[in-house]
Amino acid sequence: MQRDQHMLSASVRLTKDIPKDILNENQRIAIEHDQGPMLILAGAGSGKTKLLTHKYSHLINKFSKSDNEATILALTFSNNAAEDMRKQISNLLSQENENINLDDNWIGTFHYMCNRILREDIHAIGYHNNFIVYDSFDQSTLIKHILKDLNIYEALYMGIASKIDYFKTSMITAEELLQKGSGYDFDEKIVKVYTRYQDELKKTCVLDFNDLVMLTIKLFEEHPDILDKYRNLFTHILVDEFQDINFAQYKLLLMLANSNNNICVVGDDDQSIYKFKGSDVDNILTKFEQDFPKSSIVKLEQTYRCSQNILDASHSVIHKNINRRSKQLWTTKGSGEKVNHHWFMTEEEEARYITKTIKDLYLKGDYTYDQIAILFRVNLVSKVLENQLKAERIPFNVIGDTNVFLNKEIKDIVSYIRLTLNKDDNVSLRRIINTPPRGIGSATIKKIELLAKKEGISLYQAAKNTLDLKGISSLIKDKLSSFIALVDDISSQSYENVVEAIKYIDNLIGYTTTLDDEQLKSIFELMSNNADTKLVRFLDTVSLKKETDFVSDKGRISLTTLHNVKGMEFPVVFITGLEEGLLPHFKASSSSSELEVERRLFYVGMTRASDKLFVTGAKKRRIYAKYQTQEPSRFLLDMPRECCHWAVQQPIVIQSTLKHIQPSPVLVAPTIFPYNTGCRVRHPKWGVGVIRDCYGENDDVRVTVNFPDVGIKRLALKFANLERI
DNA sequence: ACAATTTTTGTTTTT
DNA sequence: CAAAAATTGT
Repeated sequence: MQRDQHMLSASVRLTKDIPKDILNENQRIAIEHDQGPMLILAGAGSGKTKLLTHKYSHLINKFSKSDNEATILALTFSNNAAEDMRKQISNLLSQENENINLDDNWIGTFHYMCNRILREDIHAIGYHNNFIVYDSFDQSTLIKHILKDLNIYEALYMGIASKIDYFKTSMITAEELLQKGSGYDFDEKIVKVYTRYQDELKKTCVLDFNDLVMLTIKLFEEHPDILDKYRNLFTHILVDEFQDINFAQYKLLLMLANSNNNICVVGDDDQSIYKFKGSDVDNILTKFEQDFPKSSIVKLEQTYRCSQNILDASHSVIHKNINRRSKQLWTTKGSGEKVNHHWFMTEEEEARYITKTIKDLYLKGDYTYDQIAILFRVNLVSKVLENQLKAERIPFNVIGDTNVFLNKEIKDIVSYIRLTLNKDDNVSLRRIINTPPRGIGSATIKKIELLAKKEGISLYQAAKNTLDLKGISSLIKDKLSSFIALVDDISSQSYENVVEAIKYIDNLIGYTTTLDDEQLKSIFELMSNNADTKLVRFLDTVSLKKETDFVSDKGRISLTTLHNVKGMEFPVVFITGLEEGLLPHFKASSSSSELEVERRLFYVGMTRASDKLFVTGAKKRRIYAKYQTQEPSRFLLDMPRECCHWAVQQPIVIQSTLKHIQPSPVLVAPTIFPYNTGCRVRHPKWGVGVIRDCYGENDDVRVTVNFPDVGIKRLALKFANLERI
């Protein structure tokens, strides 16, 4: 974001006409086009952000003089991107108009838009407008409970959750699954969980992320008048990162595009990297043109970022993908430096080399720390790097560490606040029913759950009814009834803002007295950030916005994943862990389309660099508990020698296993070692298990498998009849 | 009911 | 290896 600052300052000088001098021909065409559908294919570094913000303000300026002003729906991939866009647009606009406040302009993610629409009108399809939105953590909690209840091996929850997500983003309901039977690799258990999950959400008036989109579609389908309201409201639709839109989101777009079809989508198929969460590249490859046959297409192929060598290297990498639109990026920047490749014996050596190189660059005065980034496929790789950087006192920032869920204490408080609006929110109730401890233990909770299930009611209702049951000690009843009184009390109040609510609740439960200083601090921070926030607004923010710290990265190098680095730019970029199994990741190598995503990830990483690009890997790497021997990534083969500098201690000989993969131009999944630690298998007799260890060669490969029902078994692969699942 | 201890287990990316 | 779940002891 910081990197965009130079763009921003360039645009500040602009006056009302489109600044032709700082825009190229295609950018100008794309901006001035304001009637009918348009597809903009924007290559890496082609000035996409500039284009979008200028287009937005151009539309506003142009139509502000006519009698019907433009209302633009601008959809972004992340909240940060939306925030950025807001800022830049308001900068552009504020030269003409004073005090522009874009807070109410429809700039945000799909989820933001859907939530806003549903808060207004969801009652039309039988939900209360005070619905709660579950984030993925809450979702997991709920699914785990359902699994426990249905007696399904609980550790499967991750896979099941992603299956359910997949169905939902594909608009396949549980009922449809049941009817169609074995259509989509049918699994009875999953359908059962899906059905229960959906029932549970509905019953407790809760939506998950995908519901936000699905129910908006449902709302529009069942109430065309409401759809019309929005179709008429939005005179123009702009969609950023179009390559990472899923089926349901695309369907929603199709509905919203009004009769003028003033819909403009921007994206780059080569940067579609979110297949795992349902993104569908076909939207940008083919579907959009099919659905909007009249659409104009503009390609932005001039890149202002990468030097020629980096461009060439990245191009020949991405060129290997079959499923893509051809494009020829070009630059007027010189050939620049060659891409550096290094291969090390251990991950420590790799980290040491990177650290040393960074220090050199810094000491020479060529670059400041914030112009440098280290990228990796998986977070676990960053540990070694962090240690090394710490040792050398190089300041760094880890961007978007995935496991930074909200801290416990905040989650607890949020649960209380949710209950004030919706007593039936089971996940929240379960969370705080004994926090702080009030003597309601697992035995009691079990009884309540049993009753809730039997009568098909929420836990809150069940707890209430438990009071009338026989065979429950009066001591327990006292505790329960005071808990119910508590919930009733806090939910009967009407709070002006979040702080008031937290104060009132804490006064009753004395929660903060159980916290340590660190925790107290985070609560206070929460309160000071939300002094004037209304409850519903607050809860939406908590679930829809990730708490990415706005710590300024001034003077620090950035460590982040290839996914997270999308949209950023650095003069110096290191991409680490270029090893088979890591990039491409072994969990994402089972189909050619998955391999194409991995390749795109590498491409995205490469094209973040403007001056210097280093790609590194190491032979020995500790992955979780033990050391693994790594082989160089197949993607390295695709970087042409002439634009790279191969500083390799050991020649990169491509081992026999890789030869099998290379020959055909179509990517084939490696079949040599399909069994890795961590992968899931099915045994004819013992059912599903997880591979713990894998050793031996060729005909004599042995695996250690843990079957939950049977225990640990050692098997010879040749005879075991294992099926990978 | 709850704290302390031992066992198990997962390990990609995120709105 | 670390976090979560299960088991044990009080």
